[in-house]
Amino acid sequence: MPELPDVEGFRRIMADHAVGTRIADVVTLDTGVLHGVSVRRLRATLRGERFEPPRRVGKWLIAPVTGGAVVVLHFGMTGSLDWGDGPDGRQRHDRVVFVVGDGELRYRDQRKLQGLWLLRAGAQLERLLDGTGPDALEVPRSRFTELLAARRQVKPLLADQSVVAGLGNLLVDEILWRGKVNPRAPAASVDADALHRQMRRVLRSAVRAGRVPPRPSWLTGRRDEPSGSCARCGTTLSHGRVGGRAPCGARTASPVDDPRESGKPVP
DNA sequence: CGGCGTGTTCAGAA
DNA sequence: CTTCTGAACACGCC
Repeated sequence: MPELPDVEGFRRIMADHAVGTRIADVVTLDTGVLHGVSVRRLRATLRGERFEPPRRVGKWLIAPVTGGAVVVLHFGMTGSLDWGDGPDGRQRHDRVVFVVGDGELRYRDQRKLQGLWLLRAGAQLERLLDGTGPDALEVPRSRFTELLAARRQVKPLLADQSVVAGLGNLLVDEILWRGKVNPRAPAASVDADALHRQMRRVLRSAVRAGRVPPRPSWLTGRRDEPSGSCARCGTTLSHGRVGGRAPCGARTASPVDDPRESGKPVP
């Protein structure tokens, strides 16, 4: 689920509930999500400190605490951050719980593809983020245009976090479909200005909704159905995989020889 | 059992 | 050298 807008939603949850009040405890329910930190050290470092306002870069959630440490969360494909008023309501895949203020913040992740880092603010944090491109909501149009001047296929390029950070499979499909751009087209061949505009539109509406398919009208929703159809022309959508990723909702595999596959213009 | 996936990463092929 | 593909990671759901 988590792409830029989802992580932005998690950031807000944290900002609204957990900033400024003392961290009473840190409960690690599954050590499998900890990267380079022990249960003991995580707890000892955070207990008694307070979260400072969290920020986000691409799909990374960065939560500094008083005392100079930084909690970094990545949500992989199945992660989320949830607020609860007490220990009641914890779920099976809650991996780390921060007891703070009048409730608790729960880092949940079914598949544990990513996890949690505890770093020192500064060089250590920068090293982790090194190689992460500019955030998709921050990148200026001029810079975006430069990044698109590449021979690579446009879909894998946009989904590459080292190029632009925050876009995933769903968002890229939606952006390209709205822009009537073939996902396999060479990046340099597409109208960068128009694509930048589409990207911002798509991101804005998803961020406002706080989640990634904000409405069922998105391309994603239509592909769920056995014979999803194009919202523009009604043509039945076909799909193939680009850069090793199938469009979301794809149930049947059919080769893409028809230009009208997910994301391609339909006159 | 087999296939799939809104995440990243890596080896090896084109 | 660059670009792309497929597998791997871990887990639940068809």
